[in-house]
Amino acid sequence: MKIGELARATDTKVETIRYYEGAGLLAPPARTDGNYRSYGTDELLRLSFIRRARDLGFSLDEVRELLALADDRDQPCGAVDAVASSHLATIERKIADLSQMRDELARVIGGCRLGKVGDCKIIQTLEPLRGASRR
Amino acid sequence: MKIGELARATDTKVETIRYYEGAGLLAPPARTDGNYRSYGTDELLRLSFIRRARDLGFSLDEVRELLALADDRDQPCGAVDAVASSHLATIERKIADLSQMRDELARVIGGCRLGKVGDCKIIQTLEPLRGASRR
DNA sequence: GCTTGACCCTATAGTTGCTAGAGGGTGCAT
DNA sequence: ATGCACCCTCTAGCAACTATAGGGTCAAGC
Repeated sequence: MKIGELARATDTKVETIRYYEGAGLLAPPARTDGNYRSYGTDELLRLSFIRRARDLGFSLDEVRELLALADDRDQPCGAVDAVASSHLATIERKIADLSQMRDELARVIGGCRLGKVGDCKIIQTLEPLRGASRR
Repeated sequence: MKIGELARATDTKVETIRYYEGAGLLAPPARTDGNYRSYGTDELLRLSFIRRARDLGFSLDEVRELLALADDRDQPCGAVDAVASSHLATIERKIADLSQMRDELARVIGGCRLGKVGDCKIIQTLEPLRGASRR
């Protein structure tokens, strides 16, 4: 399989595959006579794994860790669970942060579509000192 | 006010303030004889605005836009509302994406803390093809 | 046999929003 | 006069790609 086919098969850009190789997530593959990268099923599986983990929000470092763990199938599974659980906690923190932003922003929007910027609640919210001292 | 005082007053790092200047969010301030940046209340207000907007998750581009709108207080307020609403939509999309990740991840965690990696549900989830073809 | 076009190669720079470092100058107190 | 905290500019680094420049390869069509 050439890199373009692998890219289509995994919904990945060609440049990203080469980037993963440079980043040590994919081993340098065999080359054809014309110096083209040549991939087989193993690489397809490995890249699918990487993409799925990335879709779930794992960082490349975490993916590297998961790949190392997945490669050693006799290891106890607790280490994998630890990576995933810590990532889950990170995601939950992000959701909480964004929810707070959303609530603050929603509170401010929609009150002054017809007024002028000078009376705009959004702007006033962003200007705590000036907003508090005026009027 | 010297840059360090402004930094403490706005809970911003000195380097970040200089970065905002380079990025066009803060105008180049007056200088002292010794070539130190010298700030007044206007800059303090402007930087507070920027920090607050950043806290609410606005990008630097969006902050630039909001600053331009805030500077022209006779403009109708709809443009401000548009920036904020579109940002709110972005945040809500992110929350939805992260919630889906969280659900998928939570579904997979916790089932195999005692087993081996070869039987690990997390790893199997990440390896869709191999996971589906085994057993 | 030769050209066209799609594909591949390497190497480098750009993106966002900072942060950190090198290598120096300023200003005040002791 | 010397130590120290602070300031200056310039450059490089982070994540995780993406894009560009400037080439080489390969199969098909004329």
